[in-house]
Amino acid sequence: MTELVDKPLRADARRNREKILKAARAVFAEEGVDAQVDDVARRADVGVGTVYRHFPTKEALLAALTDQQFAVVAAHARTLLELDDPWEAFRQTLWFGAEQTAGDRAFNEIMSAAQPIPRSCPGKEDLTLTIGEMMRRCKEQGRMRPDATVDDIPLMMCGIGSASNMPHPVSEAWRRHLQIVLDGLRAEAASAPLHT
Amino acid sequence: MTELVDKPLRADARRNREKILKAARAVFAEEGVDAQVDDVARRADVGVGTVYRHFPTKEALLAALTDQQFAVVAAHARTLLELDDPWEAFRQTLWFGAEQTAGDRAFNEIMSAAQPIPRSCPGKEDLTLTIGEMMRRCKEQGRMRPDATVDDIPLMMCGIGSASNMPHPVSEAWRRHLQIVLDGLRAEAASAPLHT
Amino acid sequence: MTELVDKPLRADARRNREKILKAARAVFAEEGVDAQVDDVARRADVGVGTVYRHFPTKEALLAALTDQQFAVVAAHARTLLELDDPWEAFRQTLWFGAEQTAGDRAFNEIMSAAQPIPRSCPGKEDLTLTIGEMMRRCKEQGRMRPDATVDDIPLMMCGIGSASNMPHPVSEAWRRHLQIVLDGLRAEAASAPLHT
Amino acid sequence: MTELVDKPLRADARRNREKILKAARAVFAEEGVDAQVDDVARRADVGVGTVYRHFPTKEALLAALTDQQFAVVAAHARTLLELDDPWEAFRQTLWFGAEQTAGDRAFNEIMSAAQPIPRSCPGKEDLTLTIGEMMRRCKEQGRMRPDATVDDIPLMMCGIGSASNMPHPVSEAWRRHLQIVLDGLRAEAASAPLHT
DNA sequence: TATGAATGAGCATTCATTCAT
DNA sequence: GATGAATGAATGCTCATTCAT
Repeated sequence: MTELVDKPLRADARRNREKILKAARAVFAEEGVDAQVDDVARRADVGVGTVYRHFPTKEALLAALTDQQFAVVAAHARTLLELDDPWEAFRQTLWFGAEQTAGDRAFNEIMSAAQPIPRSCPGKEDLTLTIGEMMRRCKEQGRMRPDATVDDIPLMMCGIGSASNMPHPVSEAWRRHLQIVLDGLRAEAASAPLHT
Repeated sequence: MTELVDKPLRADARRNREKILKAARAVFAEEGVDAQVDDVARRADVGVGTVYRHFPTKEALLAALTDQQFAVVAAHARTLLELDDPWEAFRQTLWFGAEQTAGDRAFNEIMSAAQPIPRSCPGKEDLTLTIGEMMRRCKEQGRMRPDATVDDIPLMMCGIGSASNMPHPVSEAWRRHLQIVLDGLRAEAASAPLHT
Repeated sequence: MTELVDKPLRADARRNREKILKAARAVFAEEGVDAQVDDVARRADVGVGTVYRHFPTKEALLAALTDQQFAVVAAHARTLLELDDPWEAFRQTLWFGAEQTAGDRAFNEIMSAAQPIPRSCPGKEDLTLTIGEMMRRCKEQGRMRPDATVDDIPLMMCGIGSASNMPHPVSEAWRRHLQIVLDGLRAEAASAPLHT
Repeated sequence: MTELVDKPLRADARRNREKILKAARAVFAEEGVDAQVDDVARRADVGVGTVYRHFPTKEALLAALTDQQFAVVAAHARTLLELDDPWEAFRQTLWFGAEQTAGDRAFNEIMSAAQPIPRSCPGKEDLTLTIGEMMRRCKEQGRMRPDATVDDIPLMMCGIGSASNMPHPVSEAWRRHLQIVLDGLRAEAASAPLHT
């Protein structure tokens, strides 16, 4: 009931937690946030009760999933931060993030929903920090329009998720969308004087 | 026996239909597609049955609402088509569309959902045609990147809806987002050789 | 507002009443008692309100229909009463009644339902009296089992309605059913000593 | 790990299933097919969800109920098949079936409805087979009219359900009705030359 | 008086969450 | 801990009946 007895149980539990997350990722990515918790349990081959032991509510499960997505991208972004070329780091980060989340219905729905991210989301905070730093460097080198902020990024990524959920070939349109918004962020683009 | 006798009967119904649409717009814009039909009825100050008399299903009601949004923008776009400057027409169309739909949760949810638009949506078709023509003219004048297509527009607008549903001041970020993507669409932006 | 002004209006009303009854017969016969009053109105080419002006409730409309069915059979039975052969009169009455009501889903449903006949039903009373008299004469001639009563008739007719609502060829089975029960009612049949 | 561990879990569920079936039988027998699922749940002292866990739809519940009724009679009929006297077996089968279903409004409504039995109904098929065999033997012995078929039986039973739903003393009239139709089925009855 | 739009109680079914085993 | 049966509030939709025009 203490450390010694608890550990072995935790190994089992941890394995279950992973199974559940994996199943949840698959189910929610495919069917969106309206997928049922029972389906997650079935896919994970555990009882619903087990899902609820690990995640107190469906919302918490979705939050964990979302955070995980952000964490993966954030980790990758941290390594890219070491590149000499900050614009390339920034570009590759967005590209990786897009590929990572394209096709994930639930992630997209959550990102474009009114109640943005439930609870605190360390993964997102981490990613925001890293992207913020990348943008700072880009601007420093005069390669990114100075009025761009890290808050603009989610809006750009929004269309990607949206497109990637649609039937082929629209689902592939997100690649050009990403190009366009990246171009719009370059310092030269902002020099254009004709927009509002 | 037609116009003269028919109108009085329909006048009442038409008024109710408007009341319902107005209430539905408010309710769905505020609470998203998961809002209840009963709430729409309550807000419109009619019985649920009346809502169902005018719209056979909740889905049909949402479709009507969506189409109306598109139709309003499409109508405005048609008038802008007469401007001499096609880029300005294009820019104002997106701007008007953004302002029109910003803050409408349901519209945003439907636009970024996997099953894009239910049934046929004449308003959207109209708008697509008009924007397509504007883009053609812009490219003709060498003012828009030639690889841009009308399919890119929804992706751009997606972030706008997303942002506008968030708490202030993020809700205002869509204006800059629109600037950025517009800049990215300009012919000069595409000349940048460093993307992808 | 008195006789002189009222009469012409009533002629119109009477015509409407007939139209409604005719439509109701068709609709309820086809779809059963669960058919909607709106469908009756539509078929009669009048507004629902008009249906309700003539029949205060759906139940009353069904009662009128039912009574009419009985009345038709009762009238025919009265003429058959004049036949010399009471068994033949009886047999033809049941046969006519069966043909008259076969295929009428609503009539069948009402006849076999728990709440037998709503309100008083003069047609049924009339028919019951007439059939009772026929049966009395049959027994007098020793051609019908003495233990049979007029209350047995509805039970016999019940299967007819049931069968006639089923898909072909079961729908035709009622003819043999009628033969069998008629045979069972004959005086000779009852002489069989081996039933309970 | 199967029988021993499995049973306790199922024991509870099985008990609930029985409770639900019992309650459903009572409720539907009393109020007919229009009784509400909520009432069944209330009567069974379970939540509605539990009813729906065991039976996916109201229709499925009614089908189970109907099948069960048939199964009980079919099982009894199988034992009667061993009697030496096929007519007696036949007679007792109908009698038992009548007593079993008399007073069951829903069963009666379903049996006399246009859409006869939902889905496949093994109980009915079994009973049909058994009664068919009984009838074959009866005819072989020259004790049943040769033109009678197993399809005639439902029509005969129809009146029984109908009668038994009516207020006393009509509700008891089904006993004589059964006698009459049984008499009509006897070989001697068919010899009567005077019916159509 | 006829019309048909409006009403709203009623009902089958779903699904996140709990809890007895 | 794990299981999955049980729960019941919530929700879309229907249809007999009313009533303003």
